[in-house]
Amino acid sequence: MGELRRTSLDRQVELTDAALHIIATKGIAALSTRSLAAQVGLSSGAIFRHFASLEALLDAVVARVEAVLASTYPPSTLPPVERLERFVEARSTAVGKQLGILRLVLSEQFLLALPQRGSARLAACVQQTRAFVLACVREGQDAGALRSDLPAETLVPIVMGTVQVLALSPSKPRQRDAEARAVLGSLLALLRSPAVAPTSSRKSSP
Amino acid sequence: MGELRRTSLDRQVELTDAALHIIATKGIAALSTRSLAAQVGLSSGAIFRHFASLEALLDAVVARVEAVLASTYPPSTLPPVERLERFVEARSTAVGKQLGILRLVLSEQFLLALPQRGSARLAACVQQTRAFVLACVREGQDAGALRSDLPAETLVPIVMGTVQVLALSPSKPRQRDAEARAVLGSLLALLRSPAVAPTSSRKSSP
DNA sequence: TGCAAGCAAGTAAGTGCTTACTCTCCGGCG
DNA sequence: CGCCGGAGAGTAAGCACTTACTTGCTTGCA
Repeated sequence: MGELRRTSLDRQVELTDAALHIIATKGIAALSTRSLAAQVGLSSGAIFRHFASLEALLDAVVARVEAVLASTYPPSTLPPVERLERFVEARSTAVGKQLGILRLVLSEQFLLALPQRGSARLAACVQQTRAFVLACVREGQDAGALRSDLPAETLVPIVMGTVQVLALSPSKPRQRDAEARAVLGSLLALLRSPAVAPTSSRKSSP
Repeated sequence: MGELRRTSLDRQVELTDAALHIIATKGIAALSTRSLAAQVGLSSGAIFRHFASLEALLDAVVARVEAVLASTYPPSTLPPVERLERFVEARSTAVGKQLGILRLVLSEQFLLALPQRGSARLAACVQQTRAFVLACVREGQDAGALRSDLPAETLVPIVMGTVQVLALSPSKPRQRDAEARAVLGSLLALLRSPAVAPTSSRKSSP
């Protein structure tokens, strides 16, 4: 075996990656010091040279997830509808492809298995996402790009749910991307202001 | 070892209920023979008088969940849109209230922690749900009640996602019901044919 | 009275984590 | 240059504990 010695920092990255992989493929219940050690080709004791505890390792996993999620927010300079579009696409395809994380992160089971502050941090991510979507929808409505006869707060769960389903989709990346784009197209078509104004409309901007 | 010993049916029901409760409130990682025994006031050994193994107990839990899910399908005699409405409401509120199951059942972590045939059975439930929603949407479109300028297959994930988000909502039952109804209203409003026909339409039925 | 239903105590295997030790690299110094 | 000593990444073994499950023995009820 290539028993290269590595620096602690390298190993920390390697270990969080491996932990994420185990969690994604076998569930968090399958993550143990021994299974993790086997995955990276170390003895279980060596793990504690690089992390003070399994809990500390899970903290690192959470941090990694936070970073991935944060990277899916498009620049806030984009017009709201396009911002929303880019966001949904990024979350549902890029993230799902890059790492198979989201499906697990969003699950309650994962939160319950995490140390408290870890789950709090992830809950904050979800909250942030909700706020982002809400802002996009509100701006889109005010700009007249999205239909404004329905309250924005009720549209947010529809958008979030669609993202979740797309991210959770078990199909292969190729196919998923195509499906995701089609669904995203329909979602935006639903939300857009109809060409001909419906029976009631809050206000109209040029 | 022998198959199931002759066991008390009452205890089996009691045990699956308790297991479901633990899973729903504390996560599947918190389900152990000890915690389960404590919940029903038995010794941990007594559990095995009624179930051959924890796996067998989980099978029973899956069966219960299947039954609950099956009970949320409204009668197929209803017109498609109302059928869809009733279904979404049942799945996202009634079920969520009756038992706090859905949130966990739908999670990947739960599936991963399950014996293979259990997860296959739940996957089948999801598949059935998808087919149901697709049928409702298709019929609704053909009847002219739902907008037909968007392919039905792309609308299904949007409906399913919305149901998931509503079922997963952590808010208290009272508040959740109100929120769910509002979101459901918006969802149907989005899907309905606009009063004035949009630019393109697939076909029109009387 | 027979026996299902229960308990207390036990099993092997698995958990996170620690200990005692080895090996390898690398920088300072004669 | 050579070589020596310390730092730190690695190991095997084992701790105290929990896991699912088993085993003898005892009850309470039909």
